Amino acid sequence: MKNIKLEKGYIHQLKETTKQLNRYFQEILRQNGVSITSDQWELVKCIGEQEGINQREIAGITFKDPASVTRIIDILERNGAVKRESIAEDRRSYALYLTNTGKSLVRKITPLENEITSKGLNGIKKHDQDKLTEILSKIHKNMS
Amino acid sequence: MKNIKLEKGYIHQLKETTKQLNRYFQEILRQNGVSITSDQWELVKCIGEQEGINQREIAGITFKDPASVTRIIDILERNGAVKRESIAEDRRSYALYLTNTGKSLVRKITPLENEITSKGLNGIKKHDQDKLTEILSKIHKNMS
DNA sequence: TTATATTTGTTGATACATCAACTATTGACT
DNA sequence: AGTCAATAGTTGATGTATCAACAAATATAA
Repeated sequence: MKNIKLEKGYIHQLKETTKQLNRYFQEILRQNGVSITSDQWELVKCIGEQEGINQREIAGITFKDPASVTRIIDILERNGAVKRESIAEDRRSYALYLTNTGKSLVRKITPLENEITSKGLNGIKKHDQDKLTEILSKIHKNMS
Repeated sequence: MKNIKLEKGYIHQLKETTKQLNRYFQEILRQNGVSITSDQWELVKCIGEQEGINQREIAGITFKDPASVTRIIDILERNGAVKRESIAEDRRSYALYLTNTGKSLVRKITPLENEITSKGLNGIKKHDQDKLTEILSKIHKNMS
């Protein structure tokens, strides 16, 4: 009668919940005819909030490997959502911008994401939501 | 002065913490000269706890796609940690067992994993730990 | 200025996640 | 028995994670 999932430990549960969130996100996007992955969306959102940002900064914010950022930006650029622009001050890096396609993605996906985010918190009191972020932040710090 | 991470929302934070846990796990294994990924370890542990289990059951327990299980078992078998054994009752599936190599992996990694698990919970009260599993479980259910 | 170190980004190799298509086997139904 | 559906596992295609090696540009220091 016990919940097996709880006994497998919080690490497994964290992974499982994260996977479930990703799967749900993809499912909702598919239902709405949007074809983009959750990782690509992270970057689009990031660039939308801070136009001209470079890849190193994105890697920091999204907690992704620079190599992953390179390849995700490649795809987004190929699909016409993002563009790299050379910068005079530092010819090693690019300034990243959303195209109109990218901006319309933001308009389409943002409300869906908000729905998903609040659906996930359904039945969880504000106090517990704060507790969650607090605990996760401690775990993260413990692993640094 | 505010914590930017918290403002990015719990979903991003969940992903980030999960990634950090995986990175830390890999780091510890590397320091101890063990060469196995955290996903491979999940399966080894799973088989160790339930010898003769099949891939479908592992997929359920680990929340992995059957295709992923196939490939991870392929690697584990190639590396001599696991063996597939044909079964008479159902010729579609295999019974999975740990080899001696696999069992020694369990002996080596289990204490490391316990250390990591408790290190992650450092400074988090028992009550909050329970809160964490409770909240994660709610989020998971909300996405089903 | 020149030599050296650091930074930004890319590429290759390997592993995992997801989805779709597929095989082989078993189960269910008439 | 014979048909059809469901199940267990595999494979291919594409995307992401991680690590190492690398090029190009910039920063630092002698």
